[in-house]
Amino acid sequence: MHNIPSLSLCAKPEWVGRADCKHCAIRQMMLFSSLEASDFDHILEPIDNLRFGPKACIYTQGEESNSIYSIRNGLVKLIQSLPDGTQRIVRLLGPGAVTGLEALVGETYQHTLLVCQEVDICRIPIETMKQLEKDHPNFNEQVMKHWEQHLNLADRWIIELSSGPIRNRVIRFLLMLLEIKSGKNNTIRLLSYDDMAAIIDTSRETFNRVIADLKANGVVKKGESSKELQLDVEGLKSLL
Amino acid sequence: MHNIPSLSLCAKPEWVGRADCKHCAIRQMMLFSSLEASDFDHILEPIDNLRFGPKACIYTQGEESNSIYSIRNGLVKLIQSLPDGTQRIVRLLGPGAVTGLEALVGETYQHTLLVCQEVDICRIPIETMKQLEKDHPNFNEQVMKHWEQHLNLADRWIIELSSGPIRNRVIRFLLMLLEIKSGKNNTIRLLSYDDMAAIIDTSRETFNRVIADLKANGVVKKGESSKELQLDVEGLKSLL
DNA sequence: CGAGTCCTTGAAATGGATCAAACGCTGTGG
DNA sequence: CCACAGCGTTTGATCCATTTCAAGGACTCG
Repeated sequence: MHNIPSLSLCAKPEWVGRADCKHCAIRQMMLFSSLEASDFDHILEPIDNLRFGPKACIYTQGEESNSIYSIRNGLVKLIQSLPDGTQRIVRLLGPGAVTGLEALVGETYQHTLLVCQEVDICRIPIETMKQLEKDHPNFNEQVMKHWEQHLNLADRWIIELSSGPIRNRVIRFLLMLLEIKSGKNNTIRLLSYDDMAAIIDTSRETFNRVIADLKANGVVKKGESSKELQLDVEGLKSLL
Repeated sequence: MHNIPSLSLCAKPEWVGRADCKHCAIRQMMLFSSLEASDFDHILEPIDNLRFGPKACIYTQGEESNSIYSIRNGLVKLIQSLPDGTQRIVRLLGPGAVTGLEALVGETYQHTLLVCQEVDICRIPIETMKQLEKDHPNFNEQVMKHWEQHLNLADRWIIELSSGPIRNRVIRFLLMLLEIKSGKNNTIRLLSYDDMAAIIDTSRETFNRVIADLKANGVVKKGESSKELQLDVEGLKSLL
């Protein structure tokens, strides 16, 4: 078992303000795409818009679940721990994703949510969710779609990032990163090597060696900021 | 990457009859626990109760999704394939589980569903589901619980069966099998070694060697039917 | 009883883990 | 602006877990 960098203390978020869902730039991908303009003022009033820096902890496994969260920007990791201390990153979520859905059916969060790259996130109290479910017949469908999306991600995590030789997992991981935050120009922003290694259940060293190998093959090149990588998507796929 | 035994042709099910949900012995764990007696006769009428033998295929990834299924008895495996042919078992479902939920939000099934051990299963058309969602305010909550259950299983699959050394995965898998079909006397019924190896992403030989080792340790003993295994639950846990 | 299928075991080859050390950033203070 | 400290990354060498290949054994079905 490999270690995930120890959980940081929950950092204080910066409070950006009440969310302005009506004018939210990414509303079509979000939870509220089906609502009418008239709903936005009153029902959505209790929604806060927050900003968290890297390593901040948004919620913790086992903690009482009062809200769900909708990511506007940035990247977060969902970590699950077993009673014996084993832990693993089970999902990586980017813009448009919703997390903490378990708040709708249970008492506590099932995961710990940590920030990878500075996030801009909206916190939606479950009361608001229940209200919307009651008043808006097809709101439920939106919620169900988010359950499905999580399940799809989990399944992909199993086949793409937890099966077969490390080399393939790394390649699939890089392509998945590109998908999550569709970087222009096929450029991705890397996480820490420890995190990336933990994601595919390998060691930092091995992960690194695979990347080095891919660079040698010419299918990835280093971007400007050294935290960035340029992918040759077709080339990568052909190595699978 | 390890091979999963090739998909069998879809075997013909035996039609047991229209489901008798009202008197179903395991209704409390099932989808319809919240319905009133009066609903059972008309709304649930189109539900068929089917029986499939080992290796039968209930539905296929990509196929049009018209129904969801509720397992009364037996054991099935959910398999997902990538375009390049890679495939992996992503879930194992037993009595009380519901599968094919994606029929409620999409056009096609996301997995292939194969029988491991003879199943008794109910097929529920999506029209029936939509009807129930419309008429019964809290039916949705039941459905959501099933989404959550799948997600929990997927997450456990990731940490428990796809992380860390093979020995640990095997131990957790054995305990999980016990959970799924709570065999009396701590006895589980084994799948084929190929399947079990595929589940934890290892080779048949390695899986076998670990089992042999656990037998030597005295924490598992062979049951009568050679397809059965008796577990010393505490002993197994202590080896993690 | 024999054929087929699945399980078991052994020996050799390999991929990945681990340990240890050097390197290269990035930010800080002089 | 430079030097240095600190942290995360890179590389090398060794060791071990797991895979792979090969062959033998056991159960099941006709």
